[in-house]
Amino acid sequence: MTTDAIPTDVELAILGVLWKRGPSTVRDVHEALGREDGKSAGYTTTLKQLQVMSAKGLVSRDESSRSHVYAASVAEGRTKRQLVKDLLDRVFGGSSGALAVQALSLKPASKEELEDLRRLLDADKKGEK
Amino acid sequence: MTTDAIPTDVELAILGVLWKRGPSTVRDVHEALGREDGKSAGYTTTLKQLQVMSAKGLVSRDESSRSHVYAASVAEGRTKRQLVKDLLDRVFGGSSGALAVQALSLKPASKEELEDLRRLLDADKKGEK
DNA sequence: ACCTAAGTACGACGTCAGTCGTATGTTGTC
DNA sequence: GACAACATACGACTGACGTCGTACTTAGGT
Repeated sequence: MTTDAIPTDVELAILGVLWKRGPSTVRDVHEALGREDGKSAGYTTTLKQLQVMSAKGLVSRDESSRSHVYAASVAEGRTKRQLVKDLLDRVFGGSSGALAVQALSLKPASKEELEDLRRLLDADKKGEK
Repeated sequence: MTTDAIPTDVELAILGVLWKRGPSTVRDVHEALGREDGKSAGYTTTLKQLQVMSAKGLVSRDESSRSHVYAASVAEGRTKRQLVKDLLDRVFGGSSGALAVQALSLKPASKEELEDLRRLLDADKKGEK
């Protein structure tokens, strides 16, 4: 394999639901999408999507009960890292600082996040060229 | 208009060239793409792309000389901000801190960037809920 | 004057993401 | 046991993106 394909928009939305809820039925996913999205597609669309994702290996499915249960089979961290790296390279020429500044100035972070950030910065305080 | 469409991958690459080089001919853009991309498409593809982007209003073109000169007509900052916001909302549930951490842990920032970051963090040091 | 190199214009195509309709099977409930 | 409600399967369609081929036009050099 090369670098793992980047999930499409809808796939990502579905993975998001799966990461949050854990293993879920098609109906669960479909309704979750509708809830946080406002307007989602029809039920069979979600179903088809899950089927395709299953074929791609993005999710696994348990067919033991009538309503199949799908679970994300790609790790949340790994996927998000991939997404960030992609944006980083394509748009910011690899400058993570520029991206971080953009993000933070777009919307302030929470207290805890600020803590993490600070820790991270201090850790990096040893020699950068 | 609603929120301005997000440029596609190739469009973004071309905008990147235009932002870096300033107003450029099709050939300039095409070769710049080939240089930093390794393998780009044919010349007419770049041309067509520019034409489409011109129709969309993403770039403007000066036809006064035989080789038309294209210039980005969307601001770099605005566009990048849009891209970051998109990722932020779609993937990180709006948590800018999480995105920033991801970016920074993916690849350390430069000294100057670290400075900026620190400044930004200090500025935010007043009241967060 | 000519021919070649370089430019623009633009129709056509392949691919893929996302959507839906419809066929078909299963469950349980009265 | 029949019917309504709910499940899966899957073919088919639309639109967008990226790609290219080809036709046409315009310099420029020798």
